[in-house]
Amino acid sequence: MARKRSDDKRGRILEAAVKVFARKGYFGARVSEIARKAGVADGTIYLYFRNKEDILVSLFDEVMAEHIARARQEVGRTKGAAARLRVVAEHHLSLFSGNADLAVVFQVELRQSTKFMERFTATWLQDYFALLTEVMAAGQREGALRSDLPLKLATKAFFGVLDEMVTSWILGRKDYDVGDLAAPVVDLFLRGAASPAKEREARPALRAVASARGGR
Amino acid sequence: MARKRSDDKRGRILEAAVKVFARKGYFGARVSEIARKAGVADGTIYLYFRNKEDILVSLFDEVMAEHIARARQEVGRTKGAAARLRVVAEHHLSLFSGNADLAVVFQVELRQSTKFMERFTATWLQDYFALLTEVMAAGQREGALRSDLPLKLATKAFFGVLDEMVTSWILGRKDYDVGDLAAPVVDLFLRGAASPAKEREARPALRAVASARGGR
Amino acid sequence: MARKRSDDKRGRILEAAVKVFARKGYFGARVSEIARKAGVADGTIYLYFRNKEDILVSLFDEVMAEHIARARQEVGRTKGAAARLRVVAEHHLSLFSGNADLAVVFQVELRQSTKFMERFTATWLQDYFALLTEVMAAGQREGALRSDLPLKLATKAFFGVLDEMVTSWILGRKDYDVGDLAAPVVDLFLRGAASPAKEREARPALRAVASARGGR
Amino acid sequence: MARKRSDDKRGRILEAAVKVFARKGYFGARVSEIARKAGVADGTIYLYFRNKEDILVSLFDEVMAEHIARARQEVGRTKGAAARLRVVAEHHLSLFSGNADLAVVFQVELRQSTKFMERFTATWLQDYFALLTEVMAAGQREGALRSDLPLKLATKAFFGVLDEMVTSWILGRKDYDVGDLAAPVVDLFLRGAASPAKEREARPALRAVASARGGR
DNA sequence: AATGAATGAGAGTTCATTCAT
DNA sequence: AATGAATGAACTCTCATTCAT
Repeated sequence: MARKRSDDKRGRILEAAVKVFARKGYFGARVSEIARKAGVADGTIYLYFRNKEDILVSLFDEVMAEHIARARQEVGRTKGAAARLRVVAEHHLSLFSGNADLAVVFQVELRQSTKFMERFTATWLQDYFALLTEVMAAGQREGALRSDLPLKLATKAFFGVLDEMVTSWILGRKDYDVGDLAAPVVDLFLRGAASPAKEREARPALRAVASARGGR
Repeated sequence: MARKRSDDKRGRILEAAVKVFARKGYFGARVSEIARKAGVADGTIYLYFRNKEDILVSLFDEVMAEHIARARQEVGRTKGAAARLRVVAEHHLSLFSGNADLAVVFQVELRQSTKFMERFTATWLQDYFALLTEVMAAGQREGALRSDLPLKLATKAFFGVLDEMVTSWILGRKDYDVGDLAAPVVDLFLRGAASPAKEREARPALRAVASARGGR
Repeated sequence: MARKRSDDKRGRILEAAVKVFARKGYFGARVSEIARKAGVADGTIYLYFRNKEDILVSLFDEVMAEHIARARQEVGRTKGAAARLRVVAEHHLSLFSGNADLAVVFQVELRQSTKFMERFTATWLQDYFALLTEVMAAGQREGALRSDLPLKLATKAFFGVLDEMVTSWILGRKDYDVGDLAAPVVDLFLRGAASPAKEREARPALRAVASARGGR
Repeated sequence: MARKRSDDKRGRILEAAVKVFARKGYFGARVSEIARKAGVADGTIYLYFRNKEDILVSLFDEVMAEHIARARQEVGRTKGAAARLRVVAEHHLSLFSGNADLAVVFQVELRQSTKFMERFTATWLQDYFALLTEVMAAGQREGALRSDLPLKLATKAFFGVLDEMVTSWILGRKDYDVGDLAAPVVDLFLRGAASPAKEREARPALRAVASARGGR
């Protein structure tokens, strides 16, 4: 809210950065190119951002803050685990479905280094996982989800599926709308791939995997 | 014959590179540091690799060639969709479970750029997806998997889950064995998260998502 | 306007380059040494020149452009082939007589490679030869020069003599002024070395050498 | 004569070097390329030459030793200044006329640096100049050459003309034989460019240029 | 607040030369 | 004598960042 003088130079820089990062990659992106695309002088970038990395990090923080807040809000207004998971999936996928450049930045460029990954994990991914875990735990309490569902594992799995859908989309021809995958993804997650037939080959009892409690 | 004195310099360089890439990141890694760690002169690197990027790409190609071949082989010896998916999951996870540095390189460094990602997709990921799709299609034919299972989507989902397990593991405290997650992951994938109870809230029919036919 | 602070950085870089190229040779010259001598940072060089080669080429282009223009101008103000040739010779020799470093660069460094030589030939040498040929053709028309003088050959010869005077001077002790050679050189070129005596040994008729029409 | 074991590796290396130096330039030439073209191992080069520079210098020394010896010999068998100058010119030009690669090496590559130039001046050029000066001094004594001919200047001039003919030829289309220029060059040198007419514009007395005694 | 000329550290890669075989 | 794998010094150029204006 601070520097909102003239015509939102900060916003223009972020927009330009998304484009340049998406096309050239973070390391390949030149600060001067971002400046040119944003219509400002090189030095001006440094009035709004500490350094090149701060542009990427800020971009991510701002998009995520809003995204999570909105997802959480709508989840709050929704009843039932299945519906709630659908809400999350729809939010997740639609965040990128209209903006391939942003998707590239989030799926590829932001994962440049363990440093970024760890920061990303420590900030919003943790929140995001907490939201998913809450939804699932509630689902268990209300009987919609299996009581023996390993929550941590299921949370990561759910995220992993959505993440792969986005990555797969940006690396492919993008001739479909990722947003449309929300329903089938949730359906698969809930019902599983196995045929519901009575007799199937030995279905091993779910070994409680206390191990997957691991961080991230 | 050729490289007489060399006691597998090439292998030593690759090993050193895994370590350095894992610790410093691809861009942060210095060729001279790899050379030092491998116990060779800087110039020697260039007798075995075209350039820095070629080290990363070769590393990936060689590990993957062997990995896929072995997975495919054991899948061939195994019967039943569930068992086969477990084989794939075990291979995938155990590839990294003993080698966190390799995991970092594959999960993080190799995804530096869309350029790498696209290469990776075009080469082995395509093969890997094909293997998974075959296994699932066979599973449908034998009645083990739902006949309305969207194969492309399920393939990506299965991969996405495994991929996230590895990423999550390397970014966390690594105080468990990722390899142990194979069984629970496959179980979740097959049975789904939903409670098998008769009455659950509206389970929407799986909308055939012809859209997810997209590339990658 | 533009480069505000610059007190002719470009000029200072060129001056420094002449010194460094003359002392170390083009390949032996270090860009950082030129920068140091010019009192600028290494990177600054690249604000004014595309690369190291561009420094050499620019140097040559700028000196030559002015040199040829001035020679052509004074030739235009002078009457008579002999006087005009003297003007050219004086210009040529005096260009270097006060500046041994520049002479070294032009006589030695600029001839590093056929690439430079060809460029040099294609640009100003062609102009220079044209000027000389014009002067001589006019000399023939006015009767001052032999009508059977092979113009192309004579042009090259005249240039060759001047060029050798400069080269010889820079490689020697430089204890005389090359500029003073203009008059005797032109005199030799005009009168020839042979004794004007009636009886000399067989003077073979000048075989028209259509062959020397060759390029350059 | 020393190492003449197997099949004249030394000669093959020199031949290969002429080609590579001519095509790539001295600095651009790779020792390994010379080795490859000569059909020997890289290391073998160093059994015959101290280093890369020594290849160039040896090449030049050997060609020159023979060239000068032969020119001097034939000059000894020839009578009259004009004929002798023609002998020298013919030798000079025919040395290169059949071998454009050698010409490039001698006219361009050997002039890489003042270091080479000075060595070249100190060794054979001095000899060559001495031969020319002797021929001209004898010509003066026998009355064929003007008694007021400045010998040093005339020597350099004669060399300069020949040198330019060769350079001009290699940089041009080479669609004529440089060797054919010997006669017209000598003719021009002897008779001069001026019309022999009685009345010409002021012919300034030749100012004795004691100064041009300078080295080289 | 904005500019953009100037900075200068930094690293991938080449290649002449060596020397164990 | 011959080899060629190994060496490692050396250098141009880029580009994030600064700061005088």
